Amino acid sequence: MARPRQALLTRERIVAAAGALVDAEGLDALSVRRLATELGVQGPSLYNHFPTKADIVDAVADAVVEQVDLSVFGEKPWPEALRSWALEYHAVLAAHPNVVPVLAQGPGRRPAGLAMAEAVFGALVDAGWPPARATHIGALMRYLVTGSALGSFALGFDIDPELYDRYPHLHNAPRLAAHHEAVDEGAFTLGLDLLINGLLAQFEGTRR
Amino acid sequence: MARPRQALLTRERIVAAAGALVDAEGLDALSVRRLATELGVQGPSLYNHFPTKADIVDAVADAVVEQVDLSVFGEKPWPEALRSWALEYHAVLAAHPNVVPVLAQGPGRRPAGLAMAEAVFGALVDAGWPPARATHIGALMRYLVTGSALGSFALGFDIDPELYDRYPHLHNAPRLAAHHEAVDEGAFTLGLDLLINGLLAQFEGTRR
DNA sequence: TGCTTAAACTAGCGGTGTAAGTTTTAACAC
DNA sequence: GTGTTAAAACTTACACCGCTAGTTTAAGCA
Repeated sequence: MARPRQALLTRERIVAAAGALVDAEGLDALSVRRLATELGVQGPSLYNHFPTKADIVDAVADAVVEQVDLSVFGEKPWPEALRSWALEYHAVLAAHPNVVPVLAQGPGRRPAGLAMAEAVFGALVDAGWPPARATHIGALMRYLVTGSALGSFALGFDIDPELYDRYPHLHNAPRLAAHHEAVDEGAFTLGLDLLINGLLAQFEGTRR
Repeated sequence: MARPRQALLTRERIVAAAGALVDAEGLDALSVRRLATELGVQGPSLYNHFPTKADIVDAVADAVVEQVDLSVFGEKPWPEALRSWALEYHAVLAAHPNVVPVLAQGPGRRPAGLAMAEAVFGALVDAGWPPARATHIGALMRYLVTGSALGSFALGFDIDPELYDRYPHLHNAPRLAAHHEAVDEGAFTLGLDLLINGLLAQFEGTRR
């Protein structure tokens, strides 16, 4: 085949297929040849649309971030906005856990990532937080959201019961896996509540 | 060469060289052949000492966790212990940022990782926290520590100034890189203080 | 109609993890 | 002492990886 009458590939089709593959089988399963096969094409053809594989991965990651609604920041006071944004971001990442390692590296040059940083940071500064403090808060939120999405805490323990003979307090660790969603969710919302309540107290303390 | 009179490799030597390589050049630079070359040996020889490459990486990760001192948990009340442990864990990871992606997957079967979980969880339960809540707190601490160590927030932004023409609030983002240590440190300690103070308030609230 | 560019192809380079089988040495049983 | 077994290095090889280079043909435009 040479150039086809109708292009077989578009950036959108490539990103969609790559995202599906990453969601289904993980980042390691995403190889150029494998992705190309899935698209009915030979490996190097993808390089007509993306300069490197890393750019494909970046596009997949940004497509995930794009799903996060940022309109709350214009509509609600900062504590509620921060809270509902964090919950939604968390939910989006929970639906696409395999891309989290990419997002944890920061926005880089990804448009949706930058737009999100702009919205969060802007809302905090506009609300009256000093820019340096707003930066800390933004960083902290990313730590919590990506840290919790990167790997389930509850699934991080091997389920071999014998392993825990020498760790008496952890004897129930293998059973964590059965409730991993509730455990991870509970830890995340605990952290979110503590952080936002604490920030609110700090904010009001400096105001009066 | 066949079998040498004195073994060229030991697990310790392999782990040390692998750790140095990962620290210096990152996880991706650790390949079996490269590591073997560094040890003056051919690639497959390593498989006489480790079943897979993943086991080498695990050993490197556990050696890092082993550096974290857990004795505070027997010596101080839980809030101070939690705080100083988190600070030290954070410092250790900051010294070995390239292994954090491995640790973020949880302890798995790694002895030092399990010993640390045992110490943290045990201290919380012994102090009177309900086990379910202690699990949440342990998870939360891992989220914060690994989330903050996984990728610098301040270094996560591209330093090309033109990129920020459309993100007015972020116009100082390229300058974050210059103070990234202070920014990341500030965000982490802010989060740690908020979490521990909040937990302390909760703890005392349920006691009286 | 002719030229340029786009989008597919094939071939191939240097790298990856690791399986298989070989050789020599060390350690141990008789 | 000698024979056997296991350990620890080796070489070879497989199937895969990201990516480059060069080729072919069709589309779009002057």
